[in-house]
Amino acid sequence: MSTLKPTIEDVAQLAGVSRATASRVINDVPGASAPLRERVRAAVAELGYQPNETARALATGRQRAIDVIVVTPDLSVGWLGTHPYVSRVLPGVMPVLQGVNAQLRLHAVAQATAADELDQIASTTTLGAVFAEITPDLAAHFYRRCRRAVSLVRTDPAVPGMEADNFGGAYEAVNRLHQLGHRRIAAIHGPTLNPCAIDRRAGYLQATQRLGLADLSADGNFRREGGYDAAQQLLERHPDIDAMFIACDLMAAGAVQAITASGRRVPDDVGIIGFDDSIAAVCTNPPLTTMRLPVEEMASSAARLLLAGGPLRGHRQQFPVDLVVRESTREPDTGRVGGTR
Amino acid sequence: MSTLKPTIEDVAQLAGVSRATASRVINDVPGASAPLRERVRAAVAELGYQPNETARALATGRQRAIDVIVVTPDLSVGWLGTHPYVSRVLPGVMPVLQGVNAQLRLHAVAQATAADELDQIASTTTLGAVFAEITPDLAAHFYRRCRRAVSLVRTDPAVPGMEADNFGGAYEAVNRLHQLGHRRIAAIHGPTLNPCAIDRRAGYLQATQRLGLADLSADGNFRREGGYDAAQQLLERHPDIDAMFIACDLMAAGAVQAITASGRRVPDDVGIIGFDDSIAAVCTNPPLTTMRLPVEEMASSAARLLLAGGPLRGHRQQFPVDLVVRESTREPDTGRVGGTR
DNA sequence: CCTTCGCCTGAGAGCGCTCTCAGGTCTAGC
DNA sequence: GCTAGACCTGAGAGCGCTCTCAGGCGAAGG
Repeated sequence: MSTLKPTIEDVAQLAGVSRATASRVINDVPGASAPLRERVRAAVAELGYQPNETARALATGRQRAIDVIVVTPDLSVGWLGTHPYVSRVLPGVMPVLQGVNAQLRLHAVAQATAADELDQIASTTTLGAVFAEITPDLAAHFYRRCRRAVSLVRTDPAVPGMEADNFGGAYEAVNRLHQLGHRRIAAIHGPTLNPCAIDRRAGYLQATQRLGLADLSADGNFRREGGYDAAQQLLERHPDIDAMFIACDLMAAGAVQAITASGRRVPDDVGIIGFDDSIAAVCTNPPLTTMRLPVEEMASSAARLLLAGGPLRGHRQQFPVDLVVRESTREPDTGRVGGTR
Repeated sequence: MSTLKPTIEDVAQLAGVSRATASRVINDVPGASAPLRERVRAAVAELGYQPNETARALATGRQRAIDVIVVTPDLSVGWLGTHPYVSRVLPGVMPVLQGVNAQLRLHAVAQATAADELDQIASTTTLGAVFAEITPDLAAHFYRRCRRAVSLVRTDPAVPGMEADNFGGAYEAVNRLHQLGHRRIAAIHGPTLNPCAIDRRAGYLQATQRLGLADLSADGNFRREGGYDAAQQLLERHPDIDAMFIACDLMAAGAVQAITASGRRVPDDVGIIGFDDSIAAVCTNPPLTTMRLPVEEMASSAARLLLAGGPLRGHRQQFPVDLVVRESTREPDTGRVGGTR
């Protein structure tokens, strides 16, 4: 060894074994006796040895990397990093990869060409893939292909997943609005194919039904403009709406603008609960009461799972969706009657 | 060759030369005659050869990568990806790196330990570094150390940079507000050490001075909360303020909230111009008129420059900062008189 | 006591590319 | 005609690690 970074050769020499044996214990594969294992481990510790990931990649023919996959209906690359939801996945994954010398690859693939592109990714992925946004069939296809994938959105039951309780979150939001005295509770939903959007829609539907409220639904697209347009239409069609459950904060931001533009006030005339607790939630005026999706935690859990390297089959973890109260809903117990203006 | 990806050996064989010669022409280094160059190029094209970056990295001892560096006063990792400004740098750099098999490394380093960490990065960087946020002295130090760095913020004159006209943008914003009839134009500035913030502050100061307006400045921190607090204080101290120039949209979002909370309306009572044109700008209510910083373009230009591999010395490119009119400023020529509420 | 089998172990051959260095060719100068 | 020098070219030695394969050794079985 020298002043340079120690190599496996140095470790082997210090431990008095061959490179092959050192490699075996470092990679934790069978084929080395206990005493030698001990000696090699000691040598690794003494030298502070860290495997050269590049050499490893060359020898094995693959790069250690986690592929983050986002399937979008319409592909616009510049958009990804600024997207309030997707941009939270990256900060979740990144810290997990720090120091383990694995890289993060971000793939934005268009729905239209997704099948081919996913095949391509599946054939090159090593640690595995994290689905930030995908449809169930695509996810199942990918998983069948390479067995190393974790979804952050609900997909096929066979695919391992980190699941947030979108249904429950939506249900709770509507309930909360009801408790606050609202009776004409509208909803702006997400894209019809998006699993998260589907669950949130179902939660809204079930809650309104159980509470005996009317279904005042409109479709949005998880974008601000969509929220604006949907809110505007909703208000025109049902002027007596006194609250809205909106399936993502970005749309909620648009909705707040539309509501205000119509001369109504938030939360006095129309109470609002958003979803996600993204950066958009605190930028609106007033700031949004919203259902917090623990995206960063979900993403880092997924990354850790992939990094551990174990079998993924059937792995499924639940994450809560909690209410974050800000100012787009009136205070409870005030007895105020809204919606009359 | 086979059905596998062609290697340099395949290219060499097809061209009838040695691997060394093939390598020379592929890497465009002198030491190969024109006819051989031609033959190798043809072979590369025919085979669709693409160098294996991993092998290259192992042989040369370095990874092709661009290091994106963010120096922050207080380090909070989860924050980076959701930061409206920083999160736009990544989407700018990423597409440039697609297909060239180079990776992107993101470093968030705390101001306190920056010197050491930057030394570390400087010693391992290959393509070079992009400074998303840094102080001039640190930038100069890094640049002296490795000559491969491009800053997205104004730094030491010696450091190559992609410069946005922060001063001019701020100047123009104040001018615009003045044209719209505002006379009590306050400002919420960014951190005192941040070069962008310094320039924007200077632009405001020069404009107010030239227009004969009072300097109504408050300090913020480029965060929403800071904007809220600063606006609140400003309004208390100078109740007659009729407009605000705010050094970033995130603070502006907070300011809008504070202004509304004080019973004033935007833009009728207080006109607002923000800075950045980040996601926050469209989420506020009303949406912000703001000065657009072309962050993505600046970042991709920086990445392309680094990727080209040429000398950087003295490279300096100017980017315009343009006004984006939304609804936080009143319409021109209406003759309305604001500020009375 | 000899053979068979199983388990360790290490030598060595790559992975695909870079880069040094020795040798070869060609031109110019004496 | 001979030699020095400039310029090409290719053989081959790594970069650090993985992984196959053959050999060695000891225990169990005949």
